[in-house]
Amino acid sequence: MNEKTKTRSELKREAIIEAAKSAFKEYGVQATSMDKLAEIAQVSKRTVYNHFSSKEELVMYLVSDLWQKAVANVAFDYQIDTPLNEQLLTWVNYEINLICTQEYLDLSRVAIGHLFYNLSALQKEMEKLAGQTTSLQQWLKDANEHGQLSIDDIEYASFQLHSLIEGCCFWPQLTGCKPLLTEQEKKFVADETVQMFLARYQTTK
Amino acid sequence: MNEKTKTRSELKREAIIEAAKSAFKEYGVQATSMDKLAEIAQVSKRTVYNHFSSKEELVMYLVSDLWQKAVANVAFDYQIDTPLNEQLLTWVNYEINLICTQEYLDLSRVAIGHLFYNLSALQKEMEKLAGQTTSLQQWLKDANEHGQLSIDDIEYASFQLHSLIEGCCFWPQLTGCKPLLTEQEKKFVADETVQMFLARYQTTK
DNA sequence: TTTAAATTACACTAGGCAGTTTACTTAGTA
DNA sequence: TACTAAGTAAACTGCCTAGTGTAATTTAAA
Repeated sequence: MNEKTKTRSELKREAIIEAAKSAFKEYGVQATSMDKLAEIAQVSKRTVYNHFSSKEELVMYLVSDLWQKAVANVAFDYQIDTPLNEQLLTWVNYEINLICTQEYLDLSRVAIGHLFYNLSALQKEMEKLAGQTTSLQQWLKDANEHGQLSIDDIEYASFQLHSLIEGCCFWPQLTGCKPLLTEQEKKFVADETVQMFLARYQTTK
Repeated sequence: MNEKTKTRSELKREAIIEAAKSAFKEYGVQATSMDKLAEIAQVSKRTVYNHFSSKEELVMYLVSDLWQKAVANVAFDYQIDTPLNEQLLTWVNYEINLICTQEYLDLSRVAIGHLFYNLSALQKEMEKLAGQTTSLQQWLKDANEHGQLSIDDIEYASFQLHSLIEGCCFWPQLTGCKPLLTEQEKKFVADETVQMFLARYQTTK
């Protein structure tokens, strides 16, 4: 049992983190008081403050940590012997499946809701996320150099790809206007996205 | 002088609305107290409450009214004798110029920031906005019927177009990650958007 | 069994905010 | 000029929240 090795302090800390996660998701940061949080975590308020010196520290710990986890980078390398649309579809599917998660959406909502009037902090977090773009950009570059794509502005093209995906799978859900995509809808979006992108940039042999 | 005809009461009301607009934009709804607002408007707090029975009423008045104003619908009709890319570019430019306004962004930030944890209200406001999609959809339909475009799912295609634009001109700016686009950048985005869209859907004669 | 660190309950500080009440003043109008 | 509708200042209610101080209790380990 790994559980047994945890000290009481560690267990309490985890309870606090779990409670914060679920409460922030459900009510938002603003509407979750530290008293309420302590109650949910079954822990005294003083203990919360022993682990996190302020509410802000707790929030930022969660946002940074969880967002980072959610976006663990995957390798995505250009393969000369696999059809282009197949490779791209793989990437798009991966991206959709990441973004179309209740977990990811909830978290983004917490972060954005909280950081909306602290734009510099929001900006910093977003930049961390932007880092993961590179593996796609490298792929585009490689495909470009092999003459399979014809892209002038790789950064912009990768942005377009993200826009096509996020415009369907992220922003509408984030603002609560649409429900999570079904598997069927995901497939549709993935196919259409790849088709549009390649229609624009694939070279005609 | 139109000003002279305004009663004192009307002048006060306008002062309140102006103050609310600017304060909400600058600090957000949450961080603007009614005391502060009254002070900015140079009006007693009681007067604020005489005009708007609650803070919420004031907020919703502004959000509805101003957002509505910002999105006054324009006619956009299919013309058989004008090149397709030119027509589409006109629409895209119009859309970009609407969305890329400080006014529109500020307002959206107020609305979204305020309504983030009141998703059903946010949803309602967003739906009002969605109404204006129709003129684009009608255009797509007409172009489709004239055999100039080949679109199966018109609603989705119009969504893609919006995504391509908003992914560049709205969301990054809303979250404070990027500055407003320059005229040059707007032009670039408009051209690229039209090109990608037509690469996907324009029929090859 | 002793010890030290962590946890707890709970009272408390200090401040913020929405909205109300009251007694008084101003401005336009009949 | 007198009346009335509106505005004003300032104190006040009632509620909520972040964060602290402390004395007593629990826990785990030496």
